[in-house]
Amino acid sequence: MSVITRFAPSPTGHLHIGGARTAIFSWLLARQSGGTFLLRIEDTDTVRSDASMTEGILASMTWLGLDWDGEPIYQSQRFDIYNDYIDTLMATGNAYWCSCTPDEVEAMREKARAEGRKPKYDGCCRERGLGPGPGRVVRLRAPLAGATLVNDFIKGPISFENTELDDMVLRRSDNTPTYNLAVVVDDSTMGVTHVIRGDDHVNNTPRQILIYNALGLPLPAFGHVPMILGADKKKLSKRHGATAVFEYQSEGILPEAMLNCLVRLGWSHGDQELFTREELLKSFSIDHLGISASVFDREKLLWLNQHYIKECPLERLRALLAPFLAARNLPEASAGYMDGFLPMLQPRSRTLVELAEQAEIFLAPDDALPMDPAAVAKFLTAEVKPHLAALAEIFATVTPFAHAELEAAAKAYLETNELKFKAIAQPLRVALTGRTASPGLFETMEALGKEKALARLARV
RNA sequence: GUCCCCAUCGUCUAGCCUGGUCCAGGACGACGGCCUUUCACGCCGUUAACAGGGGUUCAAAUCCCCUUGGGGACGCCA
Repeated sequence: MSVITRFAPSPTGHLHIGGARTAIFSWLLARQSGGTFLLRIEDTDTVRSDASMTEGILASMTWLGLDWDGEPIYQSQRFDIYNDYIDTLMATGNAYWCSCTPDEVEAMREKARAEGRKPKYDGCCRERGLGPGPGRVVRLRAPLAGATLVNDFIKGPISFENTELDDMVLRRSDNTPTYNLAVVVDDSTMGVTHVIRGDDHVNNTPRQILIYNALGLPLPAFGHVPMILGADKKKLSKRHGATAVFEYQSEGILPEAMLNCLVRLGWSHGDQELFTREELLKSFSIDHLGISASVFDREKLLWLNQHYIKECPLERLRALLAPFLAARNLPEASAGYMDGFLPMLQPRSRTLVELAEQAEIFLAPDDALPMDPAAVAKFLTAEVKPHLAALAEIFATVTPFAHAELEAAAKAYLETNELKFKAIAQPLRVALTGRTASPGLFETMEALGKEKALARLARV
């Protein structure tokens, strides 16, 4: 039987790294076996749902390279289907109308809590034989005894006493279906074989199984992946810094780094740390999914990102970098010029933001190159300036204007003047780049080209 | 409060199912060194963990129980 998985985000927020990870696992499970990966937008809450969030979620999925089959399915367009199922449940005696108000139900919960029991609806309308009416909801007639077993393919078997579960609402008083009902109907009609979702849904699973049973529908396989926590081991939230995928994108993280980082959170393949998309599709197995929560480590993501930046082909890197250069108001340059300095910056950048920041050395107009005042004061001293001027004259005659030749010329000058390289290295660097840290001096000069390099030396 | 889940270096994890090969391996980080014109890269090394207590067993990180700690869920949200 072919595998069918789905990712079912609710458009009430951005795609978080936790959601992204479950999406990755679902995607891998489907794609590695030639199965189907579906996308469903859970927007039954018409008030909290926001279409622009859906767009953002789809954009983040696409950025990560998680392609889905067919068009996204919107629950908001399937209310008729859900209502048919609710009617069936009603007709078969598996559901009933309830006239209790939210306040009344809340009072029941309070009472139960006060008595040390699990807060839940007490089933008072179960046998009243009520019909439809304003303010009334439809509830599931859940079993009062026995247990419901969740055979989780990640966490193992989990058993719930049915007395812990209550008669959940299936249709709200405004006639819209609730989450649990919609999920069951959708997963069933979409033919989903493997439901992979966050740990926070384990408690919903027995409830959904009850609905499957009442409807006489076969169960899919359920697998719940552990949560991702912040550095303080608390549920990931805003105060932990970036939690949304798009934030990492704008920080200059490469999608392959994000994917690699997320997939290794809670899943492993021996000691392997780096995975190409192809390797993931080949190696991924639910057998090696972890069962305990993990803390998201920004440093490891940065390390991975640097790795992928180093490996990135120049043509793609130029494309990735373009928006970050634009954000710094740096002028565009030819591919040939860019390719002259990009390789030197790759091992020095953990993000595209850092890469753009360093590219300023090469892209800023010579008369607008930012000069670090402290560096200027420290290194461009009166004693050293004559030497820089003399070197500039020598460099002007060097052919070709390449790092080996430039270095040889500089060394010769130093020797005749009995100077140490250290004496002019930093001054030269500051004059050329405005900073104290940069790629190799002569490589930088070569990349800048004769005209720009000499123009910069002439400024000091 | 009630229910459910989890527990190996600071972090991600291997090992656990099928006890001995583990005085616990890898990676990130940190620290130190090499390289070196700066900053990086790279290379080498160091640091650091089986939560605690009981069992079972010749033998337990691995199996069982308890405790503690952590997380999640208890909505006419998803």
